[in-house]
Amino acid sequence: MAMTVKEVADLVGISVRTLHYYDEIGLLTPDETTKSGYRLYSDDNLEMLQQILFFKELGFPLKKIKEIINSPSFDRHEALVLQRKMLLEKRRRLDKVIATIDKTIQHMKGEIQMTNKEKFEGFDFSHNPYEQEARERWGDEAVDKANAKIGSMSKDEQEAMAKAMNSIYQKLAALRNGSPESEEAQAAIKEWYDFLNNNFGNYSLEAFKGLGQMYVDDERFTKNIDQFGEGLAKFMRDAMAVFADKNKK
Amino acid sequence: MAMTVKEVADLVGISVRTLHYYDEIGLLTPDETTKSGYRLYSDDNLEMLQQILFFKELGFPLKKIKEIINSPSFDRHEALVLQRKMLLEKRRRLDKVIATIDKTIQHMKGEIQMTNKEKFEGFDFSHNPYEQEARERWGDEAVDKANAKIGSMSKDEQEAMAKAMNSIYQKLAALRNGSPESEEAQAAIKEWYDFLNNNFGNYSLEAFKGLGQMYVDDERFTKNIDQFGEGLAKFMRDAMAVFADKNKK
DNA sequence: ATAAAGTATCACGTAACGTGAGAGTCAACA
DNA sequence: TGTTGACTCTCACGTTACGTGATACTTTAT
Repeated sequence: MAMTVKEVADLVGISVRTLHYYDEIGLLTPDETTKSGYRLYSDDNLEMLQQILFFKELGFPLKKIKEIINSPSFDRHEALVLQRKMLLEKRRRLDKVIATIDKTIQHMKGEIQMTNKEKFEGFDFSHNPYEQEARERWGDEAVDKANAKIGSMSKDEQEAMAKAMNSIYQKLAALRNGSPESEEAQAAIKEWYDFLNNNFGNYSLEAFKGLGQMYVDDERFTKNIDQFGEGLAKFMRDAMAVFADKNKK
Repeated sequence: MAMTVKEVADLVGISVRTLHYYDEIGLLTPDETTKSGYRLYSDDNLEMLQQILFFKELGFPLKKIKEIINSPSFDRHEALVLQRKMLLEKRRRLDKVIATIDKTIQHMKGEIQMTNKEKFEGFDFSHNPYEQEARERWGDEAVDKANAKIGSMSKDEQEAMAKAMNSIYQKLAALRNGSPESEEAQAAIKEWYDFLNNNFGNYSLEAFKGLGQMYVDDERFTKNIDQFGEGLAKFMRDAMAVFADKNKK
C-alpha cells in the first residue's frame, strides 16, 4: 500500500529528485513518513500525482497546478473531463505539425509550393484555447486570493483551517432541512461569517450576502459545498441573506 | 524577403527574445544584419528555424539540435523523415495518455478496476525510442568531436575551414574518374590528410585509411561526400588506402 | 555483521528563456 | 522638419523544474 520514493519513481517513470522537489514546494506531500524521515506515498498520493502529471502534460506550470488542485472548488471528475478535451486539442495540434512535415517533404522535392506561414503551422505554442477555460474554472481572483493566503500558511495551520471549515459546514449541513432563519442556523452562519472575516479579507454584510448568492450561481462553489449535503449551498445562501439583512438594521 | 525579428516572431509564434537567444548561442544566426545592428532573416534562416522547431517539438535540447544541424552528415530530407516517425510515436504516446484518462474517469465511477501501473500509462518521459536512432545518425563520438572543434571556432574561421574543405573535395571530384594512384590524386589526398591533421586530432596512416573505409561504409558520410560528385566517396577511400600503404613503407 | 542499496538533506549547477532598464533607430504623420 | 510611437539593440539579473554531486544515516540482503 504505502510506497517509497523509488518505488513510486519507477512505477511512474519520473526521478526521485522530482518527488523530493514536489514535496519541497508543497505540491505533493506524502501522507506518511517513517520515524527516520522516509517518505511513504499512499494510493491517494498516487492519484494526486496522476492529476499533476496530466496537467504537466498539458504544459501547466507547477505553481498553477498547485493552485488548481488546492482550490476549494477543485473537482477531480470535472478536471479529468477538461483535461481530456485539452489533450485532444493537443493531438490536433500535433496532427497539424505532422501535416506540415509532410508538406515540407513534398516541397523539398519541388512537388508543391509552400508559403512561409504554412511552414509553421501547428507551432502555436502560446495559445491553448482551453487554458482560459481552466483559468475561469479554477483560477479566478477570489480563489487566487484565498489560495495565496492558504499557501502562505504552515501545514499545521492549513489542517487546522480545513478542520474548522469542515466543522462549520457539517454543522450547517445538519440544519439544512430546517429553516434558514432558525436560531441554530443563524448562529452557525455567524460562525461562518466570523471565520471568513478572521481568515480572509474583511467581508461587509453586503459582500457576505453576495458570496452566498455565488454559492448557487457558480457551480464550482455549489458542487463543493453540496458535497457536505445535497442542497446545502442553497440553504447557506438563504441563511446568509437573512443574516445580512437582519444585522444591517 | 528579409524579415526583422518581430516579423519572424509573429509569423512563427515565438518571442523576439527567443530569436535573440538562438542567435546568442549560435543556433540560428541571421544571414544579414543592417549597419545599425538589426537582424534580418532570410528564407533559408526560416527553413532552418522550422527544422529547429521540429526538433524542439520532439523534446531535443537546443545544444543537441545545434550539434545535429551543424553536423557535416546532416541531411535535411532524412531529418524530416525521421522527425515524422518520431512525431507519430509521440502521437501514439498521447493517445495512451488519453486512454488512461478515459479509464480513470470510468474508474472513478466505479465501473472498472485499475492497477497503479495502469494509472500512469503513457507518461513515459525518459524514453524516446527514436532518440537513440537520432543519436546514431548524427551524434556519434567522432562527429561530436569534430563539431566541438568547429563550434569553438569563430564564424570567420568556420567559413574559412568550409572553404578549404570544399576546395579539396572539388579538386578530388574532378579527378574521380581517373586512377586513385595518379600523381594528382595522391597530391590532393595528401592535402586532405594534412588538412585533417592540422584541424582535427592527429590521424595515423592507419586511422586515415580506416576513415576512408567509413566513407563508403557509413551512409552519412557517403551521402555528404557524394554531393560533390557521384562516386567520390569510393574514389577517396581507394586513394586514401593507396596513400596510407605507400607512405608506410 | 558487513556490504549494497536506498534515503535524507543541503547546496550549487543548468536550460531556455522572461523581464525590465537604458539607449539607439526607423516610418509616418503634423 | 520635427516629433512621436513602434521597433530594435545590448546588458544583466530572475525564474522554473529539476540534475548532480557530497555527505551522512537507514534498511535489506547475504
